[in-house]
Amino acid sequence: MKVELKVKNKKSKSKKTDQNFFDNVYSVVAEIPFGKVTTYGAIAEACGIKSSARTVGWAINGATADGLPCHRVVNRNGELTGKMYFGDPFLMENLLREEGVEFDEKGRVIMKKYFWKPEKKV
DNA sequence: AACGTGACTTATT
DNA sequence: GAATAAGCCACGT
Repeated sequence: MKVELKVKNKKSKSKKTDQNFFDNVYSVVAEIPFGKVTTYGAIAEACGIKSSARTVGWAINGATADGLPCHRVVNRNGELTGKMYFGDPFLMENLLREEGVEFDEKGRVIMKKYFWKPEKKV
């Protein structure tokens, strides 16, 4: 059995872009619990596009001003790769610290302790 | 339509 | 563990 499942959901005449994709990302990010973090890959997987963590980051970038807790999204190493997109390079780290998230000596989030895996939406 | 870019990830050296 | 390469999807030019 093969899973070429590439469902594009053409139901809605999304002529410009797959709004569906953005919607999924937003939903997942919005559900990250207080004091927890997740990764781009995990979000991508929850949205059904496991192989496109990059696109997730790009999608979130457009949502920084959308009230999303995007500071809780880090890369697989727990590094705050997108901190420079918050305006202040320290804002992301500060927000996480205020939520109780701890960092190691290298400035990375202690993933084994604060990683939260989103539930699959697809 | 083609090419380059990117808040990523995995495998290889 | 650092540096490279390749794969990945969507967007802008």
